[in-house]
Amino acid sequence: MTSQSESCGERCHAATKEKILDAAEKLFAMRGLNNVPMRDITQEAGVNVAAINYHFGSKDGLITAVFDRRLAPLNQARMAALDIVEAAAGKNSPNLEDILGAFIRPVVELAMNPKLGAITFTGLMGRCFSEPGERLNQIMQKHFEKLVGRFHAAMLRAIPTLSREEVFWRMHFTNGALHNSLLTMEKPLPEWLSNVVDAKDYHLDSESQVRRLVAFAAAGLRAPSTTP
Amino acid sequence: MTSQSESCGERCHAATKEKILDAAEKLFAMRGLNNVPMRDITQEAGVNVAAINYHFGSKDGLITAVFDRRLAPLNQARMAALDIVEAAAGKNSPNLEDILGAFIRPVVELAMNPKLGAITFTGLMGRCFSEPGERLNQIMQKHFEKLVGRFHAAMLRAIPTLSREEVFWRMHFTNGALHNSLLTMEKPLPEWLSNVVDAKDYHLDSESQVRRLVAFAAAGLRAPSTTP
DNA sequence: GTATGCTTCAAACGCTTGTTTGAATCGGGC
DNA sequence: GCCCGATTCAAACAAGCGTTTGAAGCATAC
Repeated sequence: MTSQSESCGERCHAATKEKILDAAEKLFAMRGLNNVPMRDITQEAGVNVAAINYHFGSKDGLITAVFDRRLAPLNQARMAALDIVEAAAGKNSPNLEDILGAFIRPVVELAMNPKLGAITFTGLMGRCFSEPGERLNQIMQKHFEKLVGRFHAAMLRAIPTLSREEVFWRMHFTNGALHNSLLTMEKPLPEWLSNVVDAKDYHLDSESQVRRLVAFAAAGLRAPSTTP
Repeated sequence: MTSQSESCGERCHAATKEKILDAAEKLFAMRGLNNVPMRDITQEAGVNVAAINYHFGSKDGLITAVFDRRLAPLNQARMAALDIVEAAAGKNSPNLEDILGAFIRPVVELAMNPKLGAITFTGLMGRCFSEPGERLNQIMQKHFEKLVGRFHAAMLRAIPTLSREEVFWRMHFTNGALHNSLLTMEKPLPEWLSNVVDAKDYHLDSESQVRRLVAFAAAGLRAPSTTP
């Protein structure tokens, strides 16, 4: 009861709040959610430790705010992209590649756009599927329920030979491929991979990455059913 | 200098050490590496807190031991499986599906075998690709360098139309799909997915899971090159 | 029995964590 | 000028962390 996050009307300072969000996003992405003390965040942001509890209530509140700030517009963009390809297809089903592009491109572009989430968001996004905890579960529910419902339906219509659960699993695999690449984008090439891939091929521009992911996922989704 | 892990020759008690390893593996898998206090581990194992530092030197030593115990035989089994399919193919390249089976089946079977790592290992395995930190990097280097080298070469030979880095990325995507499924195996179906998939289809037997993964990955790997 | 070396234990250590406190500071409205 | 709510700050708080300690247990060898 000591503080409310919406205490200042609309054009609040927002400087401190945003500085904290930026610093937290960066550190969470680099070191995971649970390896970042609040004192590191406030030091990176150049503010006092108590500012987090004042503006966000708790560290949990900050974590939620960090994810909300990115996931809400991101998944809105993905569904808007799906709207467009579905409208363009009229009453037919859109191309599978177009559906996958709507699913994948906004993520990769956000992840690689230094103006927006910057490269720091990649780790965050990947982490929200790998870190445990009830808090992240609620965040995921809020942001992903509608999204997976819509894309599952679209993919089911695009590949009518597959069953519901087969489409689900292949969408799940696609998501795994996507977020595994995001997790590695932020990091330098590990030495133990240098025999297999050159450094110049390890960090791609976003459009190449989208092309690779869409081609891989589309082929995987179109594979013959394994439950005949 | 107060303790050495190899202090007892060969047929040591091993009871305490193994109880700690089992408890740690279970808790690490459920809650991540950094959310598990040593006191929870020792309580689950029914031993004293100091036993961890006595037998493993530190919590870091315990983490390393937990991963080593599973990853060494696992990746040995994957390479042995690759040996078999390569020997069977003679001087030809093996089927891509057989290569992928050697890559995937031992993981899924270990993950789902309650006699071995039990279901608890799934989370661990997935987590070692998602949690940050230099320690896990070294563990990965030790256990995965040879493995990815061999499988990359085998896949490259099986799909000679693809470039080295294209094979690398598609192997990376495959790995993401595999470990994303592992991460979700341990957990119950989240409520926000219940509109998309039935609970009975969310937890499969290991052979069905392997079939799905191999079919998806093989099709994805055989997709036409995106860098012509 | 006694001595020896490995193992276990309860207790405490020093440190870091998230959070709270109460005073200081700021900025506009009268 | 003065006041008032919002914001910032240094300092302290209690709880939890990984680790260390020194004594107690417990086999085996003599």
